[in-house]
Amino acid sequence: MTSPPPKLDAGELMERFRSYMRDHNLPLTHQREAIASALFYSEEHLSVEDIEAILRDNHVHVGKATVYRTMDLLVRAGLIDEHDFGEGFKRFEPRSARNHHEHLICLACGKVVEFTSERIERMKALIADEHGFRHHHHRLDIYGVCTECQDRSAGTPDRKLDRSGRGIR
Amino acid sequence: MTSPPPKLDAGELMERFRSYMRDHNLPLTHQREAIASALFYSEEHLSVEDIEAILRDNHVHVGKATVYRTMDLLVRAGLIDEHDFGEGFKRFEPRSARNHHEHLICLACGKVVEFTSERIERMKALIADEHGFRHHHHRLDIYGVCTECQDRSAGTPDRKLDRSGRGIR
DNA sequence: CGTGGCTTGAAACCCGTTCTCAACTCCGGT
DNA sequence: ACCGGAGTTGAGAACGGGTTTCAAGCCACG
Repeated sequence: MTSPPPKLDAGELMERFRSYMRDHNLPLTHQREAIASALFYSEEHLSVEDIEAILRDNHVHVGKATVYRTMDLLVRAGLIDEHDFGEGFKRFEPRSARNHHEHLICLACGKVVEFTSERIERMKALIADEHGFRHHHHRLDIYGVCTECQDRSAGTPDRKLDRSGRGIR
Repeated sequence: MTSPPPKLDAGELMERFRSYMRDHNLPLTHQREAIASALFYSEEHLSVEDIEAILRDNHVHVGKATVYRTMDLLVRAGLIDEHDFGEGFKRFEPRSARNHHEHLICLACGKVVEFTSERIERMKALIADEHGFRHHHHRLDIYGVCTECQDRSAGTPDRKLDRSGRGIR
């Protein structure tokens, strides 16, 4: 880690967020701006708890009801995506200009690697078609153990995988 | 519905269940047998509530704590699979002799269609490999609208999709 | 700057799931 | 058959993420 993180197109997302609010006659409150920027300027898959922590660190107090309500708003606005990695709660990530992507999730350390596959995109449509479904969206999550964790556990062989995948980031 | 449902290999699963209990020195209680058979003889993706209902209909009373504990047991025994379709609760299905399969989920009526794809099986391994992951398991769920529901809503166009997918069966 | 409608926050609530603990059951040994 | 003790059960309490409630507050348009 030598250079500051690239930050995707957070600024553009903020702009789109403000436009959306304006276009829908929704008040642009401080809370909403704080939550949106916390999300847009992060490259992680954030849980609501993570967001509350970021806001707390920035000395901004926002009630959790507001955080949840704003998540809802941002999802509807198409600015963030909601993910469920089976941890018992949701995670959110900014929807960048990038295409839809899938997730590779490390069961040991929780690292999430994103990838895309043109072939999968084509296949999902094909399969939906085959069964008469009008395709809406899909989710492909591959769970496994990343290189680092394989190496690390070489000494302590056969470390039991966390069944629930807790600790995912 | 003219013929009785095919019932997969429920009998065999029951046998495997009993062996597992024996081999692990775990008492084979009436409750556990009732829960296991409720699951094994069903072809649906059952929620805990569904299971409680089946048991109730059969005039077998089992506390919900026991149902949850037995689900855990059966998952660990590798006899059932756990699924999360994003409804806010888990569903379970017997792990038959069949291969791993994916799900097509109707957002309107909740119908779940299973399918397999050799190509996807190959691809998931390839992709995990590419990223240095040791593949453990994966999940591919495609959400859309089935033929029947497309037809049904032809009169009431653009009916909003249920965001949460509630009502999945 | 006033006013009306939308938003906010604290706390109550909801609901799926897990925990607690006293009573009970299974089952191998006798 | 019976005993004993480990393991299981069930009712209810507890837990935790998420949603609702409602009085108070803020935003933005005029």
